[in-house]
Formats: sequence, structure tokens, C-alpha cells
Amino acid sequence: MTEQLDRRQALVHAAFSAIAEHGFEGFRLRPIAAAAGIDHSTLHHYFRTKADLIAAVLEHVTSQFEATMHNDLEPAARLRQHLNEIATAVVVRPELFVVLDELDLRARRDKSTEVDIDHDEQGWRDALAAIFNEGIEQHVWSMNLNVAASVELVIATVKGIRLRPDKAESVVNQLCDLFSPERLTHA
Amino acid sequence: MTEQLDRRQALVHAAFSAIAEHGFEGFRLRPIAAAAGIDHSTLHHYFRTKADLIAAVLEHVTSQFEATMHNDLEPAARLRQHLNEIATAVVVRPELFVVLDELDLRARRDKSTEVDIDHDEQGWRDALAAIFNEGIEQHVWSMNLNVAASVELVIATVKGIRLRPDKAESVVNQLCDLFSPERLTHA
Amino acid sequence: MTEQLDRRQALVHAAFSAIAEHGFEGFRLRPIAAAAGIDHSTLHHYFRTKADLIAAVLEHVTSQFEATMHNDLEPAARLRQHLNEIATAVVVRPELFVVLDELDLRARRDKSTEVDIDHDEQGWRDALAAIFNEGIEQHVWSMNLNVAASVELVIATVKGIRLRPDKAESVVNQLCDLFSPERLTHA
Amino acid sequence: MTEQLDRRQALVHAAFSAIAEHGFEGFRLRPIAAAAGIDHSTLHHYFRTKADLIAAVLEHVTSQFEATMHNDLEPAARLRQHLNEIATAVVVRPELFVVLDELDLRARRDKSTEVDIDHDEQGWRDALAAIFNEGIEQHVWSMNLNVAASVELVIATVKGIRLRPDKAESVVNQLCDLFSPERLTHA
DNA sequence: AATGAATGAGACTTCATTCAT
DNA sequence: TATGAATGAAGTCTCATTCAT
Repeated sequence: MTEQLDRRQALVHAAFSAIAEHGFEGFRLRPIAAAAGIDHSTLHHYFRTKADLIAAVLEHVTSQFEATMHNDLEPAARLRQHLNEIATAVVVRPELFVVLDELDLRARRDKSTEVDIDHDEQGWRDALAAIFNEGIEQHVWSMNLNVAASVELVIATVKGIRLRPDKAESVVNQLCDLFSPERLTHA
Repeated sequence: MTEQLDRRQALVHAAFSAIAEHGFEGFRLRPIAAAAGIDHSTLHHYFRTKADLIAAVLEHVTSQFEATMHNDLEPAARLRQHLNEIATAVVVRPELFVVLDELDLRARRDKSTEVDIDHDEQGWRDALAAIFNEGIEQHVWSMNLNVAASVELVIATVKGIRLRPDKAESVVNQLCDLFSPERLTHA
Repeated sequence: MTEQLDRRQALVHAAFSAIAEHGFEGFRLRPIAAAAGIDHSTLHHYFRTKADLIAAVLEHVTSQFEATMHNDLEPAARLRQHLNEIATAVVVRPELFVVLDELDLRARRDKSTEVDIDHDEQGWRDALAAIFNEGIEQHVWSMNLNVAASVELVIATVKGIRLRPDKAESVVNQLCDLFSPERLTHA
Repeated sequence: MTEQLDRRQALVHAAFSAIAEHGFEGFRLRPIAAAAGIDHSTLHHYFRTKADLIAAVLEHVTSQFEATMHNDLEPAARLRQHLNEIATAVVVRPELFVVLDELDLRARRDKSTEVDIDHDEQGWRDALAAIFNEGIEQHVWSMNLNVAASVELVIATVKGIRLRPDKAESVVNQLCDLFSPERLTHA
């Protein structure tokens, strides 16, 4: 019973690693089955098609990003904390972000991938907007701060460093500095 | 005489479009040849291998980004101008950025792609650094501004909006605002 | 169950016939698969590569030459009997020898073919040496007979008639006559 | 003018070497042209088809075997001398015999190759028969000697050692010994 | 649930040859 | 004579998927 789940998990993990290493361009089912120790036709009992397996990988990836916002912190600190956690993750688990990038690119051609990613991103978007709105309320940031644009800027920046673990920390720090209250509120 | 060049060009263009539309995952040579109106074996007369054709596409793409910095402008305006041009390009020619993203991802597995991209990026990096350094000299920005980190932030942000033409303008504007002198220098 | 073996067998036979008819120069996989009544990609299910199929053909051929020495006969008669059997085989199943010749030639470029053939030949060589040695012991042949050279002479002669079924009988008879006791022992 | 002949020669030599090294299985025109320093389509000005080039190679090979019988020697010595020269040639120029073997095998499928080889072999056959006949006349060998069979035995033996330079000398010596007068005439 | 056999589409690449220049 | 472009047939091999066991 859990055997079945374990097999599925093993397949998803193997697929995840394969995508991280070779991208979708080189993503083949046979090696995945082999890595899970089963015959390649048995794989189809767990995932009817290749697309199904990819969907499961996407779900696996997004599930790793359950928002871990620290609502007890003040807005600016919360933003900094959040970005630092991401920067750390990029360094510690680079494959996660590589696969996410592959999926992002793939979403352009695959509607269902796009939907899943969009849904996931919306949660993130909302959480970021909450930070900025709260910060404006608390006069941490000026009323003139464009919340929507700021949210997108943060998101774009994070996406832009997904492939550059070595630059992650300095980039998020620089972004936080630019958003730091002492500068913006005095404007 | 130029017939020959035209054929090559036609193949590169067809390949470019195919990658833009289907990514490398679905990149096949036969349709490329067909799009250029030649037999698929004739394609190998121009590009011995698939990799050779991809290299030509990469060159084609990077050649579109010959630095168009406006050195007559003051630093902050130059940065804004530069980013606005990129934002416009993302809207006007989104495929260019999609393909660039595909290549960026591919560079992780293909050494020669990586080298070419790195070389191209270095030019961009240098130009951005020049802007910030000049700005600091002219007291547009504080001496405390971390130039390297700022450069990487700009690059990351641009990479992060490559797939989102709809957000490009507001994101680069927001970034420019954060870098705008009146805020930073008074800090 | 034996279906599977039959398929393999059928492929090996088809390959054997194709080599006999067209040599390795014209040896193509698609017709082999067609002759066995299967899709050409299914062939790869049984033999991963062309070389694997060729190895199977080689094995098939050598297995047809299981030594059939008649140890109950006296040495000279044994030699004659052995050579006559070969001469008959050359006439009755010429393709077997043609393919063997192709493989011999191929062994020059293919190490693994060479190893297999050498192994097979060694058995033959030993059996022939046994005949001559025994004959010398029994004073059928003079002590001065060069066993090693005689063995190689027999082998060379047999190889030399593989392509000439029409000459096989007279050649082996002539060789036997030269080795006939009444001539050699009186020397 | 001789330029043209030189080119042809160069192509034939290159083809000869290629066949010696890779056999007909791996015989391709492009490398031949390259080895002769010309474009692969230019090759077709000298040899309209691949078969034409092969025919030229065959001619080149057979021309190397102009009978060099030493008619001043007595029959037995002439045979020995002839076989020794062949044994030496097998050691000194093994490629010549390798290519000859390839051609022999090919003759089974290519009528024109067969004709050329047969014609060449007939000359050799006649020369050998002359030796044996003369020997019988001079009472070197018994009247009972089967001339035709002896000729074929010699030919078969030589063909059988073409691929074994290391065994050539001992084999021809052994054959000569068996044909040596002191043994046969006393029978 | 699991497998090995089978399939058919299709991948990239190479070849001998011809044609126009 | 020489060449580069072009062709089309064919090469080996791989893939995702289905089917019978």
C-alpha cells in the first residue's frame, strides 16, 4: 500500500534529478524507471504518460515552497528575512531552482504547467503585496510606493538569480538595501 | 553567391523561430530544413551537426544585443534609458528573450554555449559597472553604493522579466526609481 | 516462450543469409528485420547493436563446426575422413564457408570477432596436432614430420578452398595423398 | 597531362590503402578524395562511379603479380622458389594480399570483378601446371601425380595463408617438402 | 503490479551521385 | 578540371507507448 506511494515518490525524485541535470531536452523515461529499479513499462502503471510524470514533478517542486513568511516581524525585516531565505535556498538546493526555471520556460508551451505555476505564484505575489501594504500603513514606506511594481520587481529579481547561486546573496542584499526604510521614507 | 548566405540565414532564422516556439525540448532539424525550403540532408551541408546550428542561433541572438549605451547622457539617465530600451525590446521582440532564456538554461549542460554567453554577458556587465562608477564619481550615487552587487541586481532583474513582457515596463521603472539619485544621495 | 527464441533464431538466420549473399559490405539491418517479419526497431530489442547481431551470427557459424573427429580411426584415415567431411560440407553448405571467410576478413578490424574466431580455431588446431602426433608415435609418419607446420598447412588449404566448392574434393584428396604413409615413411 | 595520371594514381593508391585498412565494409569515397587532396565531387571526374574506382584498384593489385617464374631452374626448385617469393611477399607487403582477399570475396557478388580475377588466376594456374608437367616429363615426379589437383592445392594453400604472414614461411616449406622428389618418386 | 515484446514514428547523420558554375 | 550545392535514399538507433502474459 505505501509501497505504491514509495514507488511513485521514487519515480518523482528520479525524474526531478534527471531534469535538474539534463533539462527537458534530455529527459527520457527509461533512465527514470531504471533509477527507481523498475522496468520502463511498469512506469506507465504509475504515470500514464510522460506529461503526467512531469506534472507530478511540478507539484513536488512547488510543494517545497510553502510560504514561510514570518508574520511576527515588521514589514521591512520580513522582506529581508524572506529574501535571505530564498538566497540561502538557492545556494543549498540549486536543483530546485534549476527545475523551476525549466518548468517556467516549459509553461510557455504547456497550458497545464502554466496554470499550476501561476496558481503557485499568485500565493507568493499576495504575500509580498501584504508586506508592502502593511509597510505603507505603518509608514515604513511612502504612500507613493508602487506596490504592484515592487512585488513584480522582487519576483523578477528572484527569478533572475535562480541560475546564479554565487550571486544570490549579494543581489538580494542590494535589493533590500534599496528598499530600506531610512532611504525611502526620507524621499 | 549571396544565395549561399541567404540559405544559411534562412536556416538560422527558422531554427531561431522553432526554438522560440517549442524550446529545445521539441527542437528538430527536419522542420527547420522544411521551413527553409530545402531537403533535410542539405541542412547538413551548411551545419555539420545540430550543435553547429544551435551555435549559429546563439551568435545570431547575441549579435542583436550590441551595446547601445548612450554615453552622452548622465549616469542615472543612461541607466534608465538602457533599461527602458530593454523593456521595450522584451515587448517588441519577446522571442529574442525567450530564446536567450532557453540558451541560458542550456548553457548549464553545454560548455561551449556557456562560454559564448559568458563572453557576451561580460560586455554588458562592464557597461553597467561603468554607469555606476561614473555616477559615484559624479556624486550621483553615494560612495557606499555596492557597484558589483548593483550590476548583478540589474542583470538578475532583466533576466527575471524576460518571460514577462507584460510586467517589463513597470519592473524596470520601479528599479530605476529605487536607484533614483534624489533618494539615494540624501540617505 | 520459445517464441522469443524463435525470433532471435530467425534474425540470426536472416542475418547469416544476408552476409552470405551480400557480404558485410552490403549488410543492412532493415532487410534483416523484414526477412524475420518484424519491424526494424524491434530488431534492436533482441540485438542492441549491429555488432551484437554479428557476434550472434559468428557464434551460430562456429557452433556448426563442433569437432567431429573419428577417434576410432587410425591417424591417416582420421585425417582423410576429416578433410573429406570438410570438402563435402563446402559443397553442401557453401554459405557457411563464405560467411566464415567474411568473418575471417572482418576479424582484422574487429577485435572481438578476432578473439572468438581464434578461440574456435585453437580447438581445431589442437585436434589436428593430435592426429599428427599420434601418427608419429605409431610410426605412421616419420619423426621428422614438422607437426606445427603440417597443421598450419592443413588449415591454410582448407581456408583456401572455402570459396571454391568445385575444387574442394580434388584438393583435399591431393593433400591427403601427399600425407599418405606409404610415401612418407619410406623416405 | 601526367598531372592527370598522377591524380588517378594517387586516388587508386589511397583507395587501395583504405580497403587494406577498413575493408569494403568501411570503404567510403570522401576520405579517398581527401587523401588525394581533391574535392569529393572531383573524384567523379576520374572515376565515374565507385565501382570504377574499385576496378582500378583490382587492376593495380593484379599488376603487382606479374609472373616471375624462374624458367632456368629445374621444376622442383622452381616451385620452391616461387612459393618462397610469395611467402616473402606476404610478409613484406601484407596489404596486397589482404586486398586480394577482399576482392576474392567480392568477386562472388560482382561479376566484373570475378572476370578480372579469373583471368589473372588463369595465368598463374597455367604457370603452375607447366612446372608440374615438366617435372613429370623429367621424371622428377611420378606419372601418377594429379597435375590439376596439385595446381589447385598450391593455389588453395597460398590463398589460405594470405591473412597469416606469420605462418607463411613454414606452410610453404611444408608444402614443398611434401612435393619434394626424393619422397614422391620412390613411391 | 509487473514485465518483456512489439510497434511505429522519427531522431541525427552519411553516402554516392548529379548539376550548375 | 574543379568545386560547392543539392538531393534522396538509406543508415543505425532511440523513444514513448501499448499489449499479452
